[in-house]
Amino acid sequence: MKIDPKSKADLSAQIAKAIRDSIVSGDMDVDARLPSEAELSEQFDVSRPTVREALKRLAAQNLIRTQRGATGGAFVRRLSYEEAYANHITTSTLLLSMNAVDFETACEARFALERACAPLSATRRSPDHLATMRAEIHRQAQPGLSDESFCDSDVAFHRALVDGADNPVLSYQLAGAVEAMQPLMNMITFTQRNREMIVSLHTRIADAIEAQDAASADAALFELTTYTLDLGAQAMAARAARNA
Amino acid sequence: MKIDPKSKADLSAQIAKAIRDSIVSGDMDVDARLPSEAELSEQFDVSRPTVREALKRLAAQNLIRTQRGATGGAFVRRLSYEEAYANHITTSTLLLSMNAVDFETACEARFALERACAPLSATRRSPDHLATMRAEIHRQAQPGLSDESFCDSDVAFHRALVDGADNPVLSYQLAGAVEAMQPLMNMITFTQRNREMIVSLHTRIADAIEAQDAASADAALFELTTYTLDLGAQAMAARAARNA
DNA sequence: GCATCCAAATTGTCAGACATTTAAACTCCG
DNA sequence: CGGAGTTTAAATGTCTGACAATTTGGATGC
Repeated sequence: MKIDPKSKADLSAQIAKAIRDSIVSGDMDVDARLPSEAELSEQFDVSRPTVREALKRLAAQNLIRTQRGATGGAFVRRLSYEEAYANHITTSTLLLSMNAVDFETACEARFALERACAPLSATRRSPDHLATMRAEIHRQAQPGLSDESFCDSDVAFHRALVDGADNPVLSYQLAGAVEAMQPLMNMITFTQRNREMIVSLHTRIADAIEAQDAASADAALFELTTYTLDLGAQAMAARAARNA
Repeated sequence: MKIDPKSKADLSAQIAKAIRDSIVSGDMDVDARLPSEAELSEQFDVSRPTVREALKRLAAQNLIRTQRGATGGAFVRRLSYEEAYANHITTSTLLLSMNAVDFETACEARFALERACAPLSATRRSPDHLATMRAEIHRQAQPGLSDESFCDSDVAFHRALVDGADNPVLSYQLAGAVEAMQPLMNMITFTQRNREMIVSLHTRIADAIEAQDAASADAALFELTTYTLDLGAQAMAARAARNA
């Protein structure tokens, strides 16, 4: 584990990279302890603050955790699905907002992926997932619900659908697509008629999933895709008219 | 932008969170300059090293970039797709390796997502994507190719298929699933007959995409899924036998 | 007007110190 | 002998102050 003395990059970045490589490559097992900051600063021949900056970089990527005290130190961290989810969602959301992805593209991606999950979900959905879907549908039908809460519930519904496939890898990859769409969806004002339409489509999806009828689920999801794209287009048009 | 003096967490983590929130929430535009380290250390009433640790955390997440010199400082960074890709792939790979995801689960997720892209790819694929797919097929047919190179080429082929959908959001989400599978695939030894079978399926997929025939592409992908799962099961069985 | 030099601002790095936390080793008493 | 409390040592967390390196922009001189 060495760094290039000729490199012009920050020492802390180089050191972070060296350690990261040895973690990612599998040289260090989960829960293995890194050398102490003092030892690392000797190894790399830099000061302790520099080592600390490197370690903080790794901590920011959830690669290590630190522990104070006598038997403390920095330990290789097992990346949990929960943390990875959260990061993935944040990154996806930022990516969409900073790169001005249009509603259509995001929507297409999201529903394409979701339709990939639906057949699996139809086969494997647990009573829990079904119950969540029904509960969210019920919530969406409540009068007086704010647009934002409606979107929250929408995400929760689709999340249950995805999780129903009972494949953590799928859930992880989907989380980004489903949740990152929310800020875009939040820009839409949902009229009563919109909501009724969406609730009815959600109900059809839930029914199909309950009946383990993949084809019907897919058909309903397709309709929902089209409808959502329509709503988005309308919202964009209204916004454009306002700004004109 | 304030921190909670009662919190027990590291100051640098709290400060990083405060700044991150103000970036993610959109309070700070891309390329906006953060206060200098000296100013931040005054604002938060901490020392400069502590502020620096916070900034390094943000740099590790690609949220800021720093620049030395008179007009230097830390600037909000536009998260590029390329960087996000790279991070997503690293994270996905780690997630799979650290959590001992079985081949079946990863394989199922990957192909489910890929089949979601195929119809779009069939509609939109450019000559470039087709050329890449053909080139990789050709490479895969070369005798004497190492198993690892074969897998590399496999990933490149599927990547071209996904990119053919011409939806950056989809490509981004898929990158994790496709590339993170590679280490698992690398554990498989491909016999000549395996390769011939895979090449023939790849050819069928490429043909279908070229002919813009989504149904055939889907059918071929489905066969490839089944076949890959088979190979994986055989590899696992062989491994188990060796260890017994 | 142009090239050169210098000053100022800012990040990068270092050294050393002290504070805080934690677990293990030790001590002392019952 | 054992348990409870105490001490000690190791480690991270934080601070102070300093200097180095880099970059910009203005001052200077021609």
